[in-house]
Amino acid sequence: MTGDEKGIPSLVKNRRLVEQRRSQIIHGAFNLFVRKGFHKTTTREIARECGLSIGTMYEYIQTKEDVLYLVCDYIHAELERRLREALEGIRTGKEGLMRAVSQHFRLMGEMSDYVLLIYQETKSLPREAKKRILQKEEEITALFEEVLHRGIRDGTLKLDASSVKLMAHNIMVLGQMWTFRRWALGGHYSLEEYTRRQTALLLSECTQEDAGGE
Amino acid sequence: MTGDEKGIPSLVKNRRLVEQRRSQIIHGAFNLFVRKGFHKTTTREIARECGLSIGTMYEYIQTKEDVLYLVCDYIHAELERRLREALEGIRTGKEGLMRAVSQHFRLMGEMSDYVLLIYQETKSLPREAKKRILQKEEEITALFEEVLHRGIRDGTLKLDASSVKLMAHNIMVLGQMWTFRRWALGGHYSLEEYTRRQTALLLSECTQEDAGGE
Amino acid sequence: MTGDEKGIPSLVKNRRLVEQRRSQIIHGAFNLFVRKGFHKTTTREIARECGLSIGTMYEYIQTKEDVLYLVCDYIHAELERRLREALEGIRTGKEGLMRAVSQHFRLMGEMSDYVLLIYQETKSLPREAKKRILQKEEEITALFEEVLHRGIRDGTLKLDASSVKLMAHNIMVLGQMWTFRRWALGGHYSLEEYTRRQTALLLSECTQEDAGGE
Amino acid sequence: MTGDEKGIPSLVKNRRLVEQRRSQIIHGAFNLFVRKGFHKTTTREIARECGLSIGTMYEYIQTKEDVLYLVCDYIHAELERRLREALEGIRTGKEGLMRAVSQHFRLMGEMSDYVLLIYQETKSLPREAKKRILQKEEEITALFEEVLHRGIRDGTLKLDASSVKLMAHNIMVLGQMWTFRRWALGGHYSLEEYTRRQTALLLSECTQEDAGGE
DNA sequence: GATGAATGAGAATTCATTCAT
DNA sequence: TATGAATGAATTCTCATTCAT
Repeated sequence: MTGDEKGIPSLVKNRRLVEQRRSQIIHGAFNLFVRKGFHKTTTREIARECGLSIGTMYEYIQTKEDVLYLVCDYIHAELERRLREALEGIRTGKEGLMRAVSQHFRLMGEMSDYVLLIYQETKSLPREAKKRILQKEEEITALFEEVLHRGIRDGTLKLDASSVKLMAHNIMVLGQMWTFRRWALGGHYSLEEYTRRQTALLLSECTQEDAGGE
Repeated sequence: MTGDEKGIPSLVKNRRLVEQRRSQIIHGAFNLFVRKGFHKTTTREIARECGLSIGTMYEYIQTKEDVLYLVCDYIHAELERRLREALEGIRTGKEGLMRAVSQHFRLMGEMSDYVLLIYQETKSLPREAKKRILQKEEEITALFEEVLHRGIRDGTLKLDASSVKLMAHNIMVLGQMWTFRRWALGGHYSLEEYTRRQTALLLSECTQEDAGGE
Repeated sequence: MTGDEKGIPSLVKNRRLVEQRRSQIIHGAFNLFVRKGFHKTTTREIARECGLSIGTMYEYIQTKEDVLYLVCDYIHAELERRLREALEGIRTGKEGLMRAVSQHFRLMGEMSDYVLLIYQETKSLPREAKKRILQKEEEITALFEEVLHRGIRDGTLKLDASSVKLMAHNIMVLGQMWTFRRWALGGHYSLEEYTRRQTALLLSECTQEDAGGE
Repeated sequence: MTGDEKGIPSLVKNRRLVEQRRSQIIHGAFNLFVRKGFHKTTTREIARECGLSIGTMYEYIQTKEDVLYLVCDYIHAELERRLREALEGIRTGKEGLMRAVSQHFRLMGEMSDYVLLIYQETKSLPREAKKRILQKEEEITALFEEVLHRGIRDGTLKLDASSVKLMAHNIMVLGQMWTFRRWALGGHYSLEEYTRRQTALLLSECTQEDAGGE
């Protein structure tokens, strides 16, 4: 075992190659997992889908769970990257919050299937990998916490400090909710409408004098 | 095939027996699914856990997925039953809402593992069964819709009709959120505190003049 | 897991059946192991050879190594049984020694392949199983020790007590030697001649006044 | 394919290099085979252990079995070389026998693991290679035969000619016995004591008037 | 109705060997 | 010569389901 990108050991040394092949694996597995779920997808299917022989694929991972981890990690990285993008150059906490929430809901609409995947399959990861994924989720949530704190500091948001963490999680969940309740909500609200309403709800909570206080 | 309780055919005619055995199966499978997940639980384990022989168990179900369905259905039925209990004898919509939300959060705390199970394993159900489970979820959500409508009608709640469905789903999800974010929230808020804060948030949304309007 | 005959757990309860099926497995594996060695024999071949489906075979064992253990154990049990037979009704230590040695060499001739199997494949057993096999080997060797001690006590054999264990092992090995040196010895000595000469050597060592002394 | 040292073809021409690399391979494989056995050692492990890339290693061998052969051959060559050393400058057959036996037992003590390796893994060699190894074994045995014959001729040993071959094999086996019965003997006799006793036994057989006769 | 032995398709993973660079 | 990425046949073991008793 030589390489060890992202905590997943690889038999192949060449870093470039590892990255490239893993990208193939991630994108191949991606679709399959979304379509059939992790358990009903076989390693051979993944290999075929990503254009590698089964043997070659196993040069870049150790177990099928590794693939799941790579996929989940990729989704999270993508979400985080794009969320951070939205936060570049903000001037006030409130502006940041609005941009972040807006982007978050957009991402949940775009990456609906992938987020759902994380919800449903994370539990299949080995303990350590699961921990890392949950930590990543917390890091993303922390982006909202930061922006909320900033708004409190610069006076553009009214929120008790003790509510910040909960509010951040609420933002995360009310966004993700679209991915796992689309079957029910989709018939009644468009994504745009859904976003507008939920955003209003969330913002009103962060701008009221007494919001979330004890 | 003779019996057909709850859409799951059974080889056994005696209704009483079917119900009793299925109850055994549900409770045995329950714990196993929570502990190990659906896929990692074997039918043999289920049979052993519920004190039936594998052959006998298969007299009362047709496939392993049937067991999952029975379990999910049982959880839902339990949730619905206890939520309805809380709504008995209410006088106003607002009172109903408060009681229902309170009970909902209590249930999410008590049945945390089971709700999580539904979130994670529903996708493993065959199409038809999945539909039925989602429908049940919608029925439960509808309890909140009803109470919200009642409150609007009797003037105890201020909410735009177009927001009712969304609000009902929000209540559901902010309650369930405890089950799948406990790993992050548990360290910062007790279930009581969590309930109080989220309830406040939800109620404030249903009592403001302009809440959720277009 | 229910049955646990001989330390190898079985999924099948019926003891009779377990014994019968395992006998099938032993005899099927036997020939294959002798012909091709343990590693080059596949589990499917074993199953086919013993007339069971692969699934059924695995109801009676847990791993391929279990089969090896069962085979080795069976060979040893057979060897011990037949060696004990030869010792029934002996009157003196010397008589016992002569009968035992004679029988031992006969057995090595008859069961040549099986003894060789134990020599070559024991190392493939998991630690615990290996220990049990070596212990059995020591028990068999102890049969010779006993008879030597008896001869010393009744005066029919002359041997220092400190030499008994070594002599017993020598008897074992000079017998087994036929199984793993037949390729060289076979061309020059018949089994009968081999037996006669080695027996003479061994007996002379146990009947000389000064034999093996310090 | 160009080189063909020791019957194992190599893609590399340079003899020096072939010898050097093969020496690396032998010593790397050596330890691994002893520790884990031939089958459980992978070619990758061998390559890593001997500091060659897998590709390079395969320039000097053709199959994994070749490595086993090289190792076995090396052990045998070493054994033979050191046994011949002990025989240099002997004056009588008896002196030769005593020196050879002494050296043989010393070697069995020192190279215990390697001898055991030959015992256990030779069967995994392809037919031809196995033959060559057995032939080598016979050649080493022949060293004892020669010395025995010499002793008969010069009158220092008393032994029937028909017993010479058997006696030579007995010497070999009673020495090797230490390698495969150490688990049982080691607790009761030190190597020195073992050697002394077995040597006494063997010598007594070669110096008695009637030893091994018909 | 109850039992549990039988089944075999299917799954993940390994590893000796090759060959383009 | 040296390298190491690629290959895929082969292997062990599992497990949902059936069916004779």
